[in-house]
Amino acid sequence: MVVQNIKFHPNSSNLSSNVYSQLRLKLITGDLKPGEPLSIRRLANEYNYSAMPVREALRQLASEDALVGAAKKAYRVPDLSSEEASKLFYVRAALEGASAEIAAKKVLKKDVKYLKSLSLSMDFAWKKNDSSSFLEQNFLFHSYIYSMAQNPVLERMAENLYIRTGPWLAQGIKNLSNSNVWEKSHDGIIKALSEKNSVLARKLIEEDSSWGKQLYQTDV
Amino acid sequence: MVVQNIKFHPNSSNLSSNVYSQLRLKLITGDLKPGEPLSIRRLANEYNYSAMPVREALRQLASEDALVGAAKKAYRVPDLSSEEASKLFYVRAALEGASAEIAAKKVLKKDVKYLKSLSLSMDFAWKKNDSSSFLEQNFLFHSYIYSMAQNPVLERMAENLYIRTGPWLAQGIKNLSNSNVWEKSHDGIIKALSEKNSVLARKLIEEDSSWGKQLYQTDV
DNA sequence: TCATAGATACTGTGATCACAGTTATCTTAT
DNA sequence: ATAAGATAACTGTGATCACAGTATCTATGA
Repeated sequence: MVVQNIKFHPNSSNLSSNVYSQLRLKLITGDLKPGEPLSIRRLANEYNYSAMPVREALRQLASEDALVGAAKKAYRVPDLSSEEASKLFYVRAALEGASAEIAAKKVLKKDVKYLKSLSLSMDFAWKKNDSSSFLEQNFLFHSYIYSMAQNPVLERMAENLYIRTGPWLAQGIKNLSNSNVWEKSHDGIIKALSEKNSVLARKLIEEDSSWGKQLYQTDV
Repeated sequence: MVVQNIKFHPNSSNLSSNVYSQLRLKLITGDLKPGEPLSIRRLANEYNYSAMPVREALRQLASEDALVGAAKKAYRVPDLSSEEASKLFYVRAALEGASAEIAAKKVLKKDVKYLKSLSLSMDFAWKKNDSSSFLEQNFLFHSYIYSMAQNPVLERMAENLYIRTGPWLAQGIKNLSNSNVWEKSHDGIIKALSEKNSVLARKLIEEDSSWGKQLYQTDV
């Protein structure tokens, strides 16, 4: 697996951050479904940790709205209404667009190379029907574009929004039979970036980003 | 004091969230300065809580980048470089601008009324040299505009960015003698909103938002 | 048969202790 | 007087227990 490739938070030093990273990944790959409850003790047992690191990880994710937690009730993966999901995708598209526009002005050859390799991996995973790997690499693709803008603030917020759309993307992908619209979309984005066409890059990323939005569309 | 007026997180049910809210407020009002260390035990003692709720609050704030925490070292208020601060203000301006643009299309009479009252309170606090109250109400002013856009995702992110610029605004305000540029600025924003002029509202908010930016400017 | 009350097995939250790494201070040797 | 080294006072982290709400399931009533 490619799990280790994902560069999440710096603090791999403590258990709490381990749990945090692993849960984040599970949100992206669709291992956690909308509405699914997460019990501290159950997870602690599963990871062979004590309850302490797990609860801190859950609280942390909840503070980022990647999970929800009511008082004295189990934490859950948010089960958004169509309207809420739509708003989420809206903001994500805005931030991804902004990232892409800046990225296009700073793009290097190695960047294009890396994005192409990711696109290939995704194609591979797709043909193998490995949706988990596919989704993970899709995250890496988008995440890399955020990072190209070289604004850590922007990058982190865009990543957060991606995580939160994760369970919805994972769900949406299954209804997608085997048309590979995404491949054309990503190729177009890479091309626009490599040509430093910032306007086009923004436009295409915004479209790609709201690819999932249309599945839950009810107009903002 | 107006502290209770600030609508932070829903969970006022547990101690952890209490600490969280209070620290957020302190970031806004300039009670916490850039680089200042925050000790779990010290705070626990100060609030007469155990260490547990405090540590969770600190971790939560750290997860939002409102604080920083290295391994086994005290949590601290981020001490940003000029460049980092500048990038922070950049993203904040972008999100505030987007909020204002949407808000202008949805504005109601009561909104204008409320914003005007806030502006008056700020003027009052300013003349009394009560910078703490001034800064708190300035947050409420901006925060209310985020909320007008009726997109909770956008709202929360914009608030987060405001919190993070808090200590810098507080520091910048002291160098501002007694010119009341902010008053003209806010009056202009209110006017643009009340006329539903979304383009102008965005422009003015962006300017007001980067008001602090120029203090630390080094070009993005 | 269905509804309702009660018991039981969950849930997160808070307190407290032990531990290990970091920082600061003070002493000692050069 | 200055620098280096030991020691003491910090720091966050993790484990474990007690507690109080919440949900679920079962038994008992009509």
